[in-house]
Amino acid sequence: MNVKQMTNTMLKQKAESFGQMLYHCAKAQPKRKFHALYDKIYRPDILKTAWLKVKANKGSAGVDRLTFDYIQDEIGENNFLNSLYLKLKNQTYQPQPVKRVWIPKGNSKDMRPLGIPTIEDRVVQQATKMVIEPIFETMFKDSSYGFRPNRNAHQAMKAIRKASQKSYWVVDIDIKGYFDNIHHDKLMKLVKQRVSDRRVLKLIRQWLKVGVLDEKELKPSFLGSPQGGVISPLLANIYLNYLDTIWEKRYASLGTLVRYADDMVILCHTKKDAIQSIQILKAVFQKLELEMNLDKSRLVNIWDDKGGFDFLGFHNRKFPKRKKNGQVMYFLEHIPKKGAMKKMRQTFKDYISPRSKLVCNTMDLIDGINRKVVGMRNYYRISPIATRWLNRIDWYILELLTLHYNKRRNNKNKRSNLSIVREMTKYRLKKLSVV
DNA sequence: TCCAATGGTAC
RNA sequence: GUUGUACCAUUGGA
Repeated sequence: MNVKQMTNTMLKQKAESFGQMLYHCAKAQPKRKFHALYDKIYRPDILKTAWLKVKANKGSAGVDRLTFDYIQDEIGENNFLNSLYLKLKNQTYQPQPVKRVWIPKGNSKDMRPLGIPTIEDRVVQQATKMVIEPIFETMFKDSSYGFRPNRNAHQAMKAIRKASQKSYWVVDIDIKGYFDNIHHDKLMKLVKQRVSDRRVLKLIRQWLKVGVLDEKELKPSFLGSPQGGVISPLLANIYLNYLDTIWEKRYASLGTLVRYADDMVILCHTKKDAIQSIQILKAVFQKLELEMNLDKSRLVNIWDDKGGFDFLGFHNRKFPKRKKNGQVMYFLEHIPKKGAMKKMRQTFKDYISPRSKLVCNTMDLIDGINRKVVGMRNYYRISPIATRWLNRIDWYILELLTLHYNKRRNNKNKRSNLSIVREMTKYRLKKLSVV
């Protein structure tokens, strides 16, 4: 380990322990508003750690066209950070507009608008996040699982499983364009619950208001937080924490709320509770000026294996299970949802089918597939039942490989699926359905 | 135990 | 052309 790595590690630890200190302070004093946070943002340890974190993502440049390579080779990492340090200290830092990029959404033809801040802005946002996130973490509720440290989708699934044991009705709610419809003033009001430092509040307000540069035209932003902004996920959680708080305090008896960013379900015992839950949600959304996506929101009966609902990439449905005494019980199981199955198939098709792969080494090809297999298996292999569905993907991969082989060697003897199976075990092709 | 790079998922 | 947060996993390094 060299000196540079060591100092970076020490800075990281220092920044980390600062965050923990803030967390404990905020937890011990739940009503406290923090007024001296701005100066922490440009602390050398925080700023440098923020830079390293942003750099690790290897993202592209913002509107100023400054890339990581340019900053490191032409400007110099230290010069860049020093000038940013001075700008923050003298309060002359000004965020620049975000760059508009459209990317395809999931599997449909819809496009999703990204707002890419400049690298400099991303660093300052990261530093700010490191300072304010610990404070808000103390307020966030158990029902919230998305974008939060030490929490993941599998924990949300576990919560659903647990709640499903005494639930028969599930309300599945989707919010229309959540990030893009966050109300600035209402969000700032929620931030002010714990942060009273005006300079920090000003920074956040500026990031919300900078505007979007779309094809050389600057459009102001009155609504929403840029998808691509480093603190946007945190702000999104602060905004919907309003819902979590109200639910926990007043409506927890109606059902169990499980939220992952803007995707949420409520598991209720009776249909009456479920319907009432929808009414409550509607009222809360109205206060937050958010709109329910009626096409994607549903009320589902999960009393047996007939009804199910999609959540976090899984289709959730009760499956029958025969107990020792012959009695049949129903348990909630998670299987990859239709869209997820399609996406997995597409991923392997895109990887194996291109003509460029026809000349590539078999070991490398299999190695590339294996990496993807391990990653996917790792998310979707959640239960024995889920493996039945993953098995289909394994066969699809073999099908693609058979096609690939028969195309590659333009010889007469076309190979069968089974001979490929034998060959692939030789190359240690991994399977989604087997550990 | 910790670090970095790279693969996957959710949103 | 692809941003962001979080998590998980694998490999490698001490």
